[in-house]
Amino acid sequence: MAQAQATPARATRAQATRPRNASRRAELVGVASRLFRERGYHGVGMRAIAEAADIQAASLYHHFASKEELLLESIYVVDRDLVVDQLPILEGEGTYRERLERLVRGHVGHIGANRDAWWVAGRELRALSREKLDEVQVYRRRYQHALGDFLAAGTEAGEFACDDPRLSALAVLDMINGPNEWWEPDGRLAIDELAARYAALALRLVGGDAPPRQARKRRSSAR
Amino acid sequence: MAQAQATPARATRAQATRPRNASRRAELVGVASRLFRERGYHGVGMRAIAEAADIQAASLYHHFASKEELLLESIYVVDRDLVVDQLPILEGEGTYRERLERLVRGHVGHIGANRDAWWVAGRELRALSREKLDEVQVYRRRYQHALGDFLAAGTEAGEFACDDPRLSALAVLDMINGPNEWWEPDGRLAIDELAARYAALALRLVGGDAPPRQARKRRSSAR
DNA sequence: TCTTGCCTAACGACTGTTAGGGAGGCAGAT
DNA sequence: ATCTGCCTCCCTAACAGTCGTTAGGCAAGA
Repeated sequence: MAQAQATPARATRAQATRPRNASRRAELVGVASRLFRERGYHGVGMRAIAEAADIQAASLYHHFASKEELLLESIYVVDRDLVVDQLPILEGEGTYRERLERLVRGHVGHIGANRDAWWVAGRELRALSREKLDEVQVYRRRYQHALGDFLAAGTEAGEFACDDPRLSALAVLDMINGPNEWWEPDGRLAIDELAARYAALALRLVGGDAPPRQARKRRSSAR
Repeated sequence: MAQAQATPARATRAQATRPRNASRRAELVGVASRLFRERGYHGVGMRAIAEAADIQAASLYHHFASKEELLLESIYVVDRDLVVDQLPILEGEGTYRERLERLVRGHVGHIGANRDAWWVAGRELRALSREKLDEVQVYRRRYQHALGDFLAAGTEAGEFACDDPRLSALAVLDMINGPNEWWEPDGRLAIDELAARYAALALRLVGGDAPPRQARKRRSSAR
């Protein structure tokens, strides 16, 4: 691929990095996400993105400093925004079971609502520079650790039964990330339906599906 | 990307397609898998693959008709060989629980043993032509359907408790494919350990984790 | 003599990116 | 009310390099 030599045009770059027309930017990110999804980051050129946006390739550099920035913006839609939306659920109101169910529903719903970005975030991370990669992975790890802590606390409280909460967190995330690989809007299940069912399955996975069986550990709460 | 115009050199292509030196071929596929994993299919050029194999780019065409064939061979290691190895387990000896456990262990173990190929198969399918893509997806669907049928039969037999065996098959596969995204050889868990734990979690997921709780449906077999 | 496995050289197309300019709109000065 | 200067958003043209692939040849072994 071509070079990105350190130019004296620092001013130009700084301006392009600072959002100019925000809605136009979001529009272009959406177009790029779709193409990255269809053909992969390296499989799509700036000229192809530009053509899909009915613009010239060079004009993209008015909004974004580089192709990588276009990718990063796509990925933020998933990794940054998901954590911001979801973490409050774990610290919010309700029983551990209720909160886990809300988390899973929100997670699967987010996949359904941001399909292109999820696809891209799932397989194009390696195209990011180390610096940006680290930034994105901090969000991921925060989400993962928060879920691990939550499952540990829920087990402590007798609502779940996880031998190894950290591993259970990975297993739950592996499962609920799965629909990103196969779910399609015109498939057998609507996304809300799928989210509800996966929530129930996630409860099973962490030993929190109490109703049909009795609790594994002594608990004080009724029912 | 460059063209693949219909050439009159059909003979050359046919010869390259028929395996020549099988072990050399496998070696080159291994090198290609590794690079595809690290940088993505479109992120790696034939010259880079050649250099890693200590060869000239043009020489690769002595063994493979095209770059796509190199990718296809990488993917076969997963999608074709996995199905061939694993399907007999489902039709083999043992209780449903035992067979599911063997399947999960084999699946996770296969990921650990073929990391590069799994990574590539997980995210570079779109680079295949429709024709080859369909071929690969037939294997995937066969695996998925076989697991769905198996879970339905196991539920019928009272060993599992799946409301929707097809969906449970997807959930189990989503979970056990997960380690492909994050497992590393020098991590906290050895692959065999992880395989054993994920097998136990998969049993939970399908309602087949009898020992700590009593069976949900009437069964005759002891314990 | 034929095959295998590699080589050098070249093709045309495409890569990310930059330089530089032009049209239109808006703010402030005259 | 008009002019001036700046900012936004887009353009054309070009750069140096890389892409997948093919043609043609050469040395070693059967």
